[in-house]
Amino acid sequence: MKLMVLDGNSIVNRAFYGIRLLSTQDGLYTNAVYGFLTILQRLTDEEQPDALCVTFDLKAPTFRHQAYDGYKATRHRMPEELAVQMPVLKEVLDAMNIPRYELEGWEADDLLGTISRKCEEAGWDCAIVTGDKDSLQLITDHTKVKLVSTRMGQTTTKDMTPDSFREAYGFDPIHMIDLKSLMGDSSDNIPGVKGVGEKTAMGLIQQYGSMEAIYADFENVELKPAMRKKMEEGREMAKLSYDLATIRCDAPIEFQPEDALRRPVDNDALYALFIKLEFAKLIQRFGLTPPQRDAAETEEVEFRVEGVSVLSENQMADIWSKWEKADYVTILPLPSLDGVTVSLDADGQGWLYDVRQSHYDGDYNAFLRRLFSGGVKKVAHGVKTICEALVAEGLPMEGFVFDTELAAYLLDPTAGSYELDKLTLRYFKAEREQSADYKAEDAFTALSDDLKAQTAWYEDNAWIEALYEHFKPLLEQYGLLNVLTDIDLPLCPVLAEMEQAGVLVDKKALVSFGEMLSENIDRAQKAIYELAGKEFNINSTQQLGVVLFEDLNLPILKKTKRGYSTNAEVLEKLKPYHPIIGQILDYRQLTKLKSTYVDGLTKVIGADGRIHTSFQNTVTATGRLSSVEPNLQNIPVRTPLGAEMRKMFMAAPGNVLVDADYSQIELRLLAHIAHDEAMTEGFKTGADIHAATAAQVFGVPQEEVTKQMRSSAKAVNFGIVYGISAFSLAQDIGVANWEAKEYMERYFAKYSGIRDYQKNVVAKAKEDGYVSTEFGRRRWLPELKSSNFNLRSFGERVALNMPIQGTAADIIKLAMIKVQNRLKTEGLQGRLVLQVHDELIVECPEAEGEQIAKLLEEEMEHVVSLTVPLLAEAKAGKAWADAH
DNA sequence: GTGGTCACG
DNA sequence: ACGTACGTGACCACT
Repeated sequence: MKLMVLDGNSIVNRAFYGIRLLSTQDGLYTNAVYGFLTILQRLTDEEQPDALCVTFDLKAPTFRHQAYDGYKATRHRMPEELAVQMPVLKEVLDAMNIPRYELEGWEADDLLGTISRKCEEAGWDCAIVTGDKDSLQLITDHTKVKLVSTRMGQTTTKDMTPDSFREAYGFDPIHMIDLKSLMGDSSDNIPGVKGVGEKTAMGLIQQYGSMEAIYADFENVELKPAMRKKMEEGREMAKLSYDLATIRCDAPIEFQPEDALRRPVDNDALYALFIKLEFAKLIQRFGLTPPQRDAAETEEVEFRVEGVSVLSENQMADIWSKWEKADYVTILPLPSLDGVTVSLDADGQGWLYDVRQSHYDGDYNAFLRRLFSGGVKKVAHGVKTICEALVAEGLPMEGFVFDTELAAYLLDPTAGSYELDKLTLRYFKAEREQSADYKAEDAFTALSDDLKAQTAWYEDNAWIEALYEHFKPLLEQYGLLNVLTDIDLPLCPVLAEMEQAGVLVDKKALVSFGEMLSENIDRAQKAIYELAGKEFNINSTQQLGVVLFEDLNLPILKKTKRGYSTNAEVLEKLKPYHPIIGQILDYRQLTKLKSTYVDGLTKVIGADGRIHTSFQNTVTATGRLSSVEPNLQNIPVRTPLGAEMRKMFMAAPGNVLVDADYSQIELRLLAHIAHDEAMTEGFKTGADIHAATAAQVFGVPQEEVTKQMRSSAKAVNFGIVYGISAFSLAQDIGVANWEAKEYMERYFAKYSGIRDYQKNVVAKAKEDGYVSTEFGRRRWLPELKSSNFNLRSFGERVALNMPIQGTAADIIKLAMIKVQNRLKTEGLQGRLVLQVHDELIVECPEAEGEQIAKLLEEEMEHVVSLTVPLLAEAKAGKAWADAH
C-alpha cells in the first residue's frame, strides 16, 4: 500500500511562480490553485497511490526554534496574490475529499516527517512530494521524495530514493542534516558554520560520515589551517544548526494512512468551485457533471419561448413586420446559410423562428436577401463569419447592430477565445449545453430526429440574447460601445469582401523562384556538410549546436533553455570565426523563403489563381488585425532576395495595385497623444523626424547629422514607442550601456512632453487597471499589480505601447471603412484587397489608378484630426513590389 | 503541444 | 538586484 503526501506550501509556491497570474472575471486570482491541481493530477497518475493527503504550514513563516536569537525571518512574505488563493485551495481539497494536515507551531516539514514515519510503522510505503530539498533527510527504504521543480513554466519531478540520493550526494540521506549543520541554509535561516559552503561541507560529510564524527576526532580531520580555525569556531553553531535542520517526526497529530485512503470527489461541491474559478477544462478532465437541480428549480430556469417552424412564405408577411418593427432580433445562421434561427421578444413573450431552405416553400434566397438588408436590426455572434457566407452568395450584409463576439473581445482583448461556451461560463457561470455543436446535417435531421442538436441550437439563440443584454450596458459603461458600432462592427463586411476578393499571384514565377531557391539550398547544404565534416539536419537547432559549439568549438555567446542559441544575431557575431557560419545564414534565409513563402503560398492558391487570406478581428491585444491561412501581413520586403516575393503579388490583367501607407503613424500619434511640442513642431515643419531627433539627441545642426546618427536616433524613436530600457537600446544599436542611457536622457530633455506623458500613462494605468486608445479601445493590465518584477515591467512597457499601436489600428480600420464605402458610392470598380497594419492595397482598373491613389491618401489622412498632420503616400503598379 | 527561429509592421 | 522593446503567424524539430 502506498501513501502520497504533498508539501502543500511548497507545491503551491512552485505553482504560483511557475504559471503566469490568472484571474477570473471577478478578479479572483487562480493560477496557484490551477497549477497545484495540475501537478497533483500528474503525480497521482504517475504514482497511483492508495492514499493521498496534503500538509500546510498554518502560518507562513513559522519558527521551529525560537531559542536562537539570530534566527530571523528572512523569508519573503507571501505575496497578496498568492495569499488569497490559499483558502480557495483548501476548499478545493476539501471538495476533493483529500485530507489536509496543519498544526499551529509546526512546519509542514515536521508534519511530512511525522506522517511518513507513521506510514512506515503501519507497513506502508510513502512518497513525499515537495520542492524543498530539506525533506531529503526523510528518505528511507520505504519513503521516497518526489522533488518538484518548475522551470520556465514546465514542471518536472525527480524521484529520490536511498540509491539515487547516495548517487547524487555520496552519503546516506539521514546525513543531509549533517550537511546542513555545516553549510547552513539561508532560506531556512539555518546559520551553519561561518565560512563553510556547499563544497567544503559535502567533502567533509562524504569523508567522515557525520558532523559528530568530525568533531569527535577533530585533530585527525584533514583541514587547511584557515578552515580548521573556522570549523573550530563554528562548533557550537554547527550543533545548534543540527537541531534546526532536523525535521521532527513527533508532531502531535492523529494519523493513520487508512485515514487518507482515496475517496471519490464531491461532484456538486467541486463543480460549483470550478465554475466559480472558471476552470472549464478541469470540469471536463475531472468528469464533473452539473449538480442535479430540484424539480422546482428546474422549472424556473427552463427556456420559455414559443417556437415557430416557418414552412411557408405565407407565414412570413406577419413575421416580417414583427422582425422589422423590433428593436433587435438575434440571429444564428448555420455555417452555410442553409437555415437560420431568429429570436425576438415581443408582447412580453419570447419568440423563436426556425427557417430552413429545405422546408421553405417560397424563394429562400429572397428571404435571406430581405433578412440581411438594413430593415431587420440583427444581433449575432461573429458577424464577420456570417458576412463571409453572405458575400460568397452575393447577399447584402446590412443591419448588424451588435456582435457578442466582438463585444467580448472589446471587453477583454487578451482573453484568447470568445466561443459561446467560454462566454456563458465566464459571464454567467453557466455551462452551455455540451452537445451544442450543431452542423448543417445535424440540423436538417434535427427537425425530425435529433432533438438534442435542435434544442442546443435554439438555446444558443437565447445565450446570444442574454449576452447582448449583459454586454451592451458594460460596453457603454466602459466607453467601448462606439468602438464597436463605429469601428469593429462596420469593418466586418469590409473584411469579408477583402477575403473574398483575394489577391492574384503569379504562380509560374513563384514556381521558378522556388526552383532557383532549391538549387541554392542544395549548394549551401553541400558546403555546410563539407565544412562540418559530416552530414546532419541543419534545421535542427540541437544538431546544429553540436556541430558549431562542440565539433568546431566556436565560442558560446548565448544559451537558450535547452541548449545553445543559434539565432541570426548570434551567427552574425560568429561570422569571422568560421566560413560555415555564412553558409548557414544563407541556408536559413533560403529555406525560410522556400518553405514558408514559396511552398506555403503555392499550397493556398485558389482555383481563381488568387490567395484568400483570412483576417482575424478578435486576436490581438491592441486592436490590430491579424492575417492567417496564409499570413499575408509578413511577406518579405526587407532583403533583396525576400523582396522578390512581392513581385509575385499582381494585379489582374488590365488592373493595377494601388498601395498607400502611413508615414510614421505611430510616432505622429505619440507626438499628438503626449502633446509634445518639440516633436509636434518636427512633424509640422515636415522635417525628417529621425534626422531631427538625431540633431536633438547628438546636439548638432541637422545638416551635420550623419547616417549613423540618424539610424541611432531612429532606434531610439522606435524604442520609445515600445517602452524602452537603456539596456535594450544599447543592445539594439551596439553602443555601451551608459551611452544609450545618455541618449535617452538627452531625448527626454528635448522631448519633455513625451517624458511626462510616459510617466503619467503608467501611473494612471496602475490606478485604473487598464490603458486605452484615443478611441477608447481598452486593454486590462493586471500585470502592473504583480509582485513579480519581470511581469510588472512587462505591464509597464505594454502601458506605453498599447495606446499608440492601438490608436494607429483604430485609425486604419476607420480608413478602411471609409475607403471601401467611397469606392462603392463613387461607382468605382476598385476594391480593397490587403491591409498590412499601416498600409492599404486596392486593386482597380488601370484607368482608376490615379483617382484611387488620391482617394486613398485623402481618406487615410483625414480619418481624424490631430495636432500633427497624418501623411499617407500612395503609388500604383502592376505588382506589389512596384506599388510599395 | 512547446520552443526556437524568422518573416512582417 | 532583478532582465531586458511592442504586436503578430508559420514552419520545423522534438517530446
